[in-house]
Amino acid sequence: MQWNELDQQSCSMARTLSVIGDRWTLLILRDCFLKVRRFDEFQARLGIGRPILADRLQKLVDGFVLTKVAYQQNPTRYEYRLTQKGLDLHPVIMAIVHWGDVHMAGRKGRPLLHLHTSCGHQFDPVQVCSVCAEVLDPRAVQVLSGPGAARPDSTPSERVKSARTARRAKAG
Amino acid sequence: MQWNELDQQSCSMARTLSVIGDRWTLLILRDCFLKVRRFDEFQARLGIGRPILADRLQKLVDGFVLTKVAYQQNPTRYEYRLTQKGLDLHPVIMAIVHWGDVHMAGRKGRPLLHLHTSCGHQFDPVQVCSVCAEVLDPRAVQVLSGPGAARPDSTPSERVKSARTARRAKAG
DNA sequence: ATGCGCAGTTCCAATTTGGAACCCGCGTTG
DNA sequence: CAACGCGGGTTCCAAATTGGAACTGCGCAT
Repeated sequence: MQWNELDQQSCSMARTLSVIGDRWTLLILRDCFLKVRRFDEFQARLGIGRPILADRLQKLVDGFVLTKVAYQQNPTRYEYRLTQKGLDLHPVIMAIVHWGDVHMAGRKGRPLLHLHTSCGHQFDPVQVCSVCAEVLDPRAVQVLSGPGAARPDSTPSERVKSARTARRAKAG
Repeated sequence: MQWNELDQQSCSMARTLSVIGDRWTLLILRDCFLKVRRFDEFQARLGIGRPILADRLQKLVDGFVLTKVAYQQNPTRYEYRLTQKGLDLHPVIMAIVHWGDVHMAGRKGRPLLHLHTSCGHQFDPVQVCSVCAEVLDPRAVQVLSGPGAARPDSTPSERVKSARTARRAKAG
């Protein structure tokens, strides 16, 4: 499977990763949530190569995660802002950061804290069930195939298996 | 910034990405949550190259996200299972899948549905504040620097800026 | 007219990936 | 007992991606 085939797959994770599943993209998005908006600022904060940064920003714009908004004329310059689709990635970012806080923090503790301005407290993100509001336990979640599930022909696994079989047949 | 410098950074996101921020790693983990445990099964389902799969599994084991458990002797064969640290990635996976369900589903709807066995309903994951249990709105979250924040010397941005300055000085 | 800030693009070298083939231990089959 | 197949990798090379430095282009300030 090539990287660009990912969005063809009938898996929401694979499709999401075709947009955000890149080395740099999530770091760019983290900075977007921290109000970073301009090319050079991203470049300086991340230490990313300029060509790759240009490419990733373009892909995020193409994917409607960011939009370019003119912030001055003569010459016209743009800044990058999260769309609603981009803002909806907030839980993803928070979940990743929280895991890092719990499992990867150094001796000195976590580098950033989150303050919930609605309640005024420092908090952690918690994932709950949209129906019963209970905290989600992985063991209490069953996965069922939905209406958009794979067409029965040619899943990746079948393609690989038949390739193997073909090789063996050829070899023997 | 090289990929292997990521875990040095004082940012929980960067540190997390040093473990899971790879093209394939999240897809491997998705399959782990779907009870896939063996090399060939990962390989067949994902269509990933065998060398890369071997490398990623090894890195996940090194990072204590997966463990190898012997499931037979003669020859001894191992399967890969999530550790507690790995199980803790469940919210990350769910958040990503949910975003894909909302923003990337095809005409036919979402490929997978989630059933909460505790309450018996099909559900979506929702992120709430650990203190007040309100649904989190990105605009209601403030970020503060914590005890593990960057030492004042040599942030990535400063390194890049001084590199730029140095180049200019050299050029001029 | 010269330099500067910003937002990129071009170019080449160094890494990383993809894919096929090969290897190894062991149990089974002929 | 030789060949075969399975599970789980490793080796090797070609192709794609990345990193890094330098260059471009625009208009304003000097």
